[in-house]
Amino acid sequence: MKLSLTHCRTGLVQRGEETRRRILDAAIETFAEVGYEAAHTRLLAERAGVKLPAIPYYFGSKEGLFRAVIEHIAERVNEHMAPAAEAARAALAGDAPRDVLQARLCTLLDSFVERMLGPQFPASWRLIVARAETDNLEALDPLRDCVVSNLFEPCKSLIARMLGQPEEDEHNWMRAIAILGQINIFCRPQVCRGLGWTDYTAERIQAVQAIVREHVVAILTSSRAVPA
Amino acid sequence: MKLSLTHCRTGLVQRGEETRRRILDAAIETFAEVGYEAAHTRLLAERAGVKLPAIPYYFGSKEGLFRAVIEHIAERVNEHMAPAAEAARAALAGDAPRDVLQARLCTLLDSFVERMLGPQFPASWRLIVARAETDNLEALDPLRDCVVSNLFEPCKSLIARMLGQPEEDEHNWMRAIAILGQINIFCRPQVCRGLGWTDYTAERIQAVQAIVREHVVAILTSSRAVPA
DNA sequence: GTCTATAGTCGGATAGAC
DNA sequence: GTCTATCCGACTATAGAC
Repeated sequence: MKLSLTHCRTGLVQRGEETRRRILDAAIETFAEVGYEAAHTRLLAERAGVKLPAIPYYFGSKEGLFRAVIEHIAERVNEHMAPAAEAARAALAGDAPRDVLQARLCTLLDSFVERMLGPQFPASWRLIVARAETDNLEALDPLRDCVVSNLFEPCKSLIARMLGQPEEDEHNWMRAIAILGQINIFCRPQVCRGLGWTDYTAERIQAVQAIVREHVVAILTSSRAVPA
Repeated sequence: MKLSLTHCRTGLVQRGEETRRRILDAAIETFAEVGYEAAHTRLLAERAGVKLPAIPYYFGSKEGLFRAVIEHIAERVNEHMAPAAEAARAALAGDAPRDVLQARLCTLLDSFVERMLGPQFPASWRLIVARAETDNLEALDPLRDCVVSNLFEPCKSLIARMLGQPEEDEHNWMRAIAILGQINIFCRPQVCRGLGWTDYTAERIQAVQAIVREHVVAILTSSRAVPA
């Protein structure tokens, strides 16, 4: 009797988890497509194939659902970027030579391109990341924090070290931002569509990686020769 | 009698124009700050210091007001970018030598930085341009078109010519996009704030221009040596 | 040209049955 | 855990006085 009760409970919990997941998936698509404000709870429920009250039930509120979406994406970004970021930090701590620093930077940028444009990162996730740059909902903080700590910070430090300039120099920050901007712009759906593509294929991702790497090497080689 | 009637009408018309303008200005600020969906007509009216029905009266609808905002900004971008874009086209048509092409490209990019980050282009305008990259309202088309024709197209052509590659080559498009991405990213308020700045001063704008120019020269010099 | 007042619609959240 | 039915507030737009 007790066993069957437990079993029954487990069944319900599993069903609940699956429902929760369905809502989350549909919410990612919808928030990406139309933005936070226009993603009405009725629409979210309909797309998830659940009734409206399931949203407050599982996520407390519409905002709670959005927070869950952001945290989900931020976790995936974190997982994927952590190795390259850690390798960069290790090289910096270990006073690695210039060519190693450059290799770490290229790996970091390659990882980011792969993460953002690759097949494991659906176009809808990219759109949410892109929207996070203009919308100022505090629910977006986890996503921004994870990009800063796993991409911008190590990138900035590597560049400063390679050019022999103080890490907190404004020019160095700006240089790092400009370099990352080259990747960032490919995350915009308008750009992808403007190129006449429906999505990024493996060849196109490799092409973006190659171009960015080529540019970074050119920039750092030339800037080394003429320190500001 | 007739004269005073005319005078009266003119006075009303002028007042109407001023009211229209006040709504437009407030709408730019508000759409920038909270986005299209969250910019409710009540809020727009309050910020403009007018009563709510003035919006449908002057602009037909909320969407009409948004269209007017976009067209206003697109016109200012057009005006500012046109000379540099025209100079670029002239150089391309006249089979100008490489150093002239490079100078035209640098001018084009400098103009865009000046336009987007300079004091004549308020931070709120930047935000609207940034939102135009993720939101897909057809009202945004004029703005996107003007950036493509006055910036992306000439930029793409100049780079192709300088690197001696076919203009419609995908790699060339991607290279142009990457280069423009370096500027684009500075339009994001998160980036400006992340640098600890409240706004772009003249020195900072010059610094961005200098970094972008330096990068572009490095990229085009290095890529010329190793054509793909 | 501008106002007050209100219509008509739709938003998010909840109560309570099952 | 999930449903139906409903509340209440906020939205855009309009009607009609001045």
